[in-house]
Amino acid sequence: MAKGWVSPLLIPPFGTPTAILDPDPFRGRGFNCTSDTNKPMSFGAGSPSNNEEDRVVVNELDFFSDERKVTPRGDAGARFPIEKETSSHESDVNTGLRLVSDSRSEKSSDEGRSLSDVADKLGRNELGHLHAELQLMNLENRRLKEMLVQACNSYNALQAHLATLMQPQQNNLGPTAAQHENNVERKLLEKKKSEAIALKNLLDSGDSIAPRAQDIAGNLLTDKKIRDGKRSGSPIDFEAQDCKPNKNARLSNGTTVDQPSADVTMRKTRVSVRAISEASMINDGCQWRKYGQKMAKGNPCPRAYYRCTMSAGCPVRKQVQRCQEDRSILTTTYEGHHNHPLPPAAMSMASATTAAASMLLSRSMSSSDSGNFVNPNFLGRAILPCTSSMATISASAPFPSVTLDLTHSPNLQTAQTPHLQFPFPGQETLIYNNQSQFSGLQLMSDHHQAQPSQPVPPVAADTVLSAATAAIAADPNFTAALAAAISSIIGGAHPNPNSSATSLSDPGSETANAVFDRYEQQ
DNA sequence: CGGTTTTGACCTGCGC
DNA sequence: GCGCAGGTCAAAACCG
Repeated sequence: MAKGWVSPLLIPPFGTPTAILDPDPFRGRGFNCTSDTNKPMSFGAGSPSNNEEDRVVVNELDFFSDERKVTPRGDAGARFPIEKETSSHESDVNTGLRLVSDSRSEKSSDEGRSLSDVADKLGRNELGHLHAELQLMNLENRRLKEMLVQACNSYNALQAHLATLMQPQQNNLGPTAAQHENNVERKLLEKKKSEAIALKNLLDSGDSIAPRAQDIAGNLLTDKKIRDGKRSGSPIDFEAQDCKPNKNARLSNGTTVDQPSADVTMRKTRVSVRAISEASMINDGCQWRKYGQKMAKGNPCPRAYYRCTMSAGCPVRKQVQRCQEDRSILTTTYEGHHNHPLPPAAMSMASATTAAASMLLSRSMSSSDSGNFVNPNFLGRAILPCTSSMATISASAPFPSVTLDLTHSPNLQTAQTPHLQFPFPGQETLIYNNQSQFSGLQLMSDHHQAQPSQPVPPVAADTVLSAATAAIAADPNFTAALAAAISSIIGGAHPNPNSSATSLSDPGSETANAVFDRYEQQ
């Protein structure tokens, strides 16, 4: 019995690195930096002044630049590495400082000259520090990103290797074969664990921009914890025959085999897509075979069970059920990841659900780790870029789920400016305005504008769904950004001590804003 | 004839 | 232990 539902794609065990490690995390907003001492440093980017408050901040920067472990300032020559540099921006800042000090010089020209010199120096120092910090952090982010990509690749390679090892042996699994399989999996888990530990150690070695990556490394370790622990009092077993997610399924020799952690944890997650459709099933690009139908309690509409038939032994399944309140709404829930290449059409849906599932898992695991899980019935909602879409994240028992809701009456007239909304306290509307990624929706938009009185026919609604899903997923940057944004919002509900230094009241919104700000600029 | 759908039986987990 | 509900199996029916 499949007890968890995952997005239908080969899913790395952690979120997309590009979403988490931002090459330029401070663009477009205030510069927040946290030292190991948890003491904040806040700057209005590029707007230094010489008032008393800012002077204090500048002094803090000087102070912490020596204390922080983040920024290696080993050589003496790098103490103020950019002090000698000149740029138009710097000149402007210095000019501004001089203007202010000039006004003061009305009282005393000597004093004014002195103030001007001090402000001039402070401005240069500050800019130099900021620039140096940014460069170093960018380098560091790049390094961490590469490490994560490497870990992802390593994981995928191992997973593929395990799959190939399992496949030919599944039909004739004797005791020896089962032992071999156990050994392979054990090695896989050990390697993954050592990777995670290495990564975590490296990150622990002293970085202030590392908490995100530490989260990921922590997730890898949590992965192992979950795997080692008992779920519902019994190990997670897989039927060797076709990798069926049957709990307590046994190998032919009666032994049980632990599923690799990624599968176990991902199976804990469901990714649902709600869409308006008259068809019995939305076209997600995959081939499915119905293997069961059941009347669910409280819903007169039967629930259909489908299995992916694009590859023998593909463990991906999905449930399709109509909404009781509105029969035109079709809810499709995905589980598992494909063990075969997907056609482009299927990649769209798969990518979207993958991002959602990865995001959810990444956050839920790190949250549960800290024992500080957010509201178990409601983690967050986000309106997806197709304007009418909403992602509902729920951690309610027995497993967390992500619902991509594409059913809200599409206001296609506004589809040309799709945006994201985060209905949280202190929420901010985030504009996603990459029109090239929404060509399908815009076609529908044009159609709708041309015939505003005509409702979108059911078939067109499916097209909208496909276009929306494709638009969401076609751009890996956006799915990554979505994952990071929602993840950051969820993270905002249980503040990390290290992030308490942020200068914004809502760290989640701030980070999400930055993520999408950045995405917009790409 | 091979693949898919239908449908009743079966299995499992969970709550009482 | 029992009943319920969700999920899966597998034989029969169906279809192209």
